[in-house]
Amino acid sequence: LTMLPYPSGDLHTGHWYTFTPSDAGARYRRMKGYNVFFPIGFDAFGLPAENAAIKHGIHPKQWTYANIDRMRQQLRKMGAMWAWDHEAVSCDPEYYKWTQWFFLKFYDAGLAYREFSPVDWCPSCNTTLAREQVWGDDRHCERCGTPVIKKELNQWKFRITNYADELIDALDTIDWPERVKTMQTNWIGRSEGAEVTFTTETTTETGEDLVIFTTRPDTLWGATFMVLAPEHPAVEAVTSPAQQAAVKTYQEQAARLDEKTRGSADKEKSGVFTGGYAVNPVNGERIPIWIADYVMMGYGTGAIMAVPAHDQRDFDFATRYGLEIRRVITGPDGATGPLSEAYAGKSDGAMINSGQFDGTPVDGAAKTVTAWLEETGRGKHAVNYRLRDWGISRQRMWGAPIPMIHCPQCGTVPVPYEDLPVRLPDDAEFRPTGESPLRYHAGFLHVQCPVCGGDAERETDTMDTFMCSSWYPYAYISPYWKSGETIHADDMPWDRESADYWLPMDIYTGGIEHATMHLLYFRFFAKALRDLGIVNFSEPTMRLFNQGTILGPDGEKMSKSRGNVVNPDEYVARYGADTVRGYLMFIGPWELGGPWDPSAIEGVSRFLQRVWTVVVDEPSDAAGSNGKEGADANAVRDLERKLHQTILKVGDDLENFRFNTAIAALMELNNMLVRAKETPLSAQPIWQETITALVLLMPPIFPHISEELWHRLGHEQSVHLQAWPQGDAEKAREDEIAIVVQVNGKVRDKLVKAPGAAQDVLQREALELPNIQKWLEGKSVRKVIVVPDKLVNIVAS
RNA sequence: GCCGAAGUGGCGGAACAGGCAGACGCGCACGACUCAAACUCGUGUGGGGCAACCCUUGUGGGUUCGACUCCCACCUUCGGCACCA
Repeated sequence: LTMLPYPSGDLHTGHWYTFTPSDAGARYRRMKGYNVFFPIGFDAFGLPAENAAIKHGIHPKQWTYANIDRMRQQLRKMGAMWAWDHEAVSCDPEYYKWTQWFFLKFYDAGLAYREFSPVDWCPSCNTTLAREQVWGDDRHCERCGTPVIKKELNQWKFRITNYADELIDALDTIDWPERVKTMQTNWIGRSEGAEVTFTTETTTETGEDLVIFTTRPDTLWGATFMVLAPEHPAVEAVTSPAQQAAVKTYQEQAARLDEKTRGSADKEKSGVFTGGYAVNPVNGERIPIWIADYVMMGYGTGAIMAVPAHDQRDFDFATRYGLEIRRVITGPDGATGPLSEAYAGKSDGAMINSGQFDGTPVDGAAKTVTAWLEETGRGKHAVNYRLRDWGISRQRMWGAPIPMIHCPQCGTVPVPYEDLPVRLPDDAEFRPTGESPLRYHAGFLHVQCPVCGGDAERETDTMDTFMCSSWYPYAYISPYWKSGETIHADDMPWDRESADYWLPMDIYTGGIEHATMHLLYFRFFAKALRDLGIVNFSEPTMRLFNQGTILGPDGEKMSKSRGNVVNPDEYVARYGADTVRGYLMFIGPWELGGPWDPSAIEGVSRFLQRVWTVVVDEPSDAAGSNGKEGADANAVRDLERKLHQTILKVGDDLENFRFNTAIAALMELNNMLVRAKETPLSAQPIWQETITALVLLMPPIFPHISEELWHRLGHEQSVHLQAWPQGDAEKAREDEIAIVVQVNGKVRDKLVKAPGAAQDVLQREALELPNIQKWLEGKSVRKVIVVPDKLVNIVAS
């Protein structure tokens, strides 16, 4: 499977680069005898449709379906083997009926919840964005580039964090590119450490307990102050009357600052003293409590102990405000030098100034201290994640409605499964107002509460489109399952028997840009469905392959503004789809991408022309008249060998998506045939055998020309239904090998031998070569290395 | 700053369980065909040298009989993350 396209309305070179190699892989596997399911569909909800609709004044639905029609036509030009009869379109009510069904299942299972929380908001698109949709240092909207702002909204979220550990650990069980695994691991951002409870000295009788999170409990004795996030709920309680005004001013200032300023590491740290003090539970020390915006409420507990001697940020802060800096860990050589990585951990130093822990080696100290914290009730082992729960609410109309109802009597209640789908009205206002457009559609908004029957309102937010794309591969198996039927909570969302047969999928291809978005949600979804008993696997795809990006001829990303967009249709018209397919696969490794070179496509075009000539044109009389007896046995053997080498090489390359070298191998074989055509070889049986095999090696990459050639060779059935040729390793083997003879590592001569020559024979013959003798003159042989079938290296001095 | 990937002819790229660096293609040069051009076909094409030979896979070290390939340090480029405690 290849990640499904968004129906933007125009098929560009990138689509060709994404889909045609994937098709070649599918076609190859079909010829190898596998039962191959290669479906396609459209990820049809989303912002671009609304943006275009607003711009052109037409309904997103109209725009989207027109684009899908157009793209289907364009996609067909690629000549891919898609199972069009299993196509699924995510904006179809019979599709999103199930998207909503999944939402309800998640809600029932406690995986979906609603929370009032700050969200990233794009003021231009007038919608919330997922964290993954906010890009760059300036935190801009992935779609329109406008810097995002913070807004407090009631949001539906999925508890993806429940699966944080499994999402990391299960990466070991799947064959995915290492870089994607790394990106996901970093994105989830698991940190292990401890939560430690500090008590406060305040005007209140009992004092406030403040819990901090640290990854370095072994540095607890070095804490010289504490920092709370400005919005930490305990700030008010710990602030002394004298500091109240200053604290309030700082809080207001921090609240006004946007994420960009607040989140930038190079900004000079600022903060203010609360006037309150906390007691360090490990040594009873009284340390001042500050608030500072370099501590975020959203991570850990929103409170830290500051250890300036061993943390750069705390060090910067302490330096600015003149706070104490005290070392509790020595360096590798026992020295207590200035702040440096030697003291940051993983050194072979030891703890100092830390009471009974003095002398504990730094390596493992965090564990030792944590155990002691737990024993003595001072703290506990804790894990924190960078990953947040997945916010799926969107204040947009072109998405699957969230199937919930807000009733003044009963609260928030789910739409009964039997009432699905909650349909999008076709006549809704689509111009964004900042509130969900569906709020202004009376017919949609007003509904009877399914519990009490009273007047209620529908949820008017729609779902993030990543929700739709988290289950689409399963939808392909039996698209629009139970279309038009009433569905229930205990239904299966697809045909179970077929799903058991096809799932999980074997190979998934697509761009790396989805590493921490779609590919993470997709994995989460599979695990959630497993726990709901809907699927019996934990990972949606065993193998992932990320293709690279095709660039403009100038080596830059293709964009209209740069004027470097290559229109594939033009090239298809001029050279044909096969040439374009082949050229894209020939550029280089698929995972690398690269610039489109308008002159290089000629090479593939010429290759196909020559294949045509070799297969279709009759050899000249001169070749034929030499007769069968004229053919040299060595020449026959050479061609046979090359043929079998090519079969094995091309098969191996296609198996591993190495299309560039597969094409190079086909070119080599064809070049040999071009040279042989005007020789007696072309009257030999091996000739027919070879051109037949050549035609059978081409369909995955060149589906059209190979079909035509196959028929010209006199066959009736489609070439695509033929079996992949059998490569014979015996026949592919070289009869003679040029064994390199080196003197002191430099090639000086060669020995031509049959494979498997004995080491002592090789050594003797190598030493006897006149050329070698010349190089050995005046030297004595100290050592001879013989690598069978490869080389002889004579070490002499 | 941290994490990841990658640096090979004029260009895209081959070859890495360590064993002839530059497969295949583009481009270029010369030749054939043509009145001429394009197409097509043939030959050549990493650099230096008349030559024997010498040099060459980002830079500098190392391991090895032997390194594009392994190890260490650095440089450059491209991705991702970034005050995450």
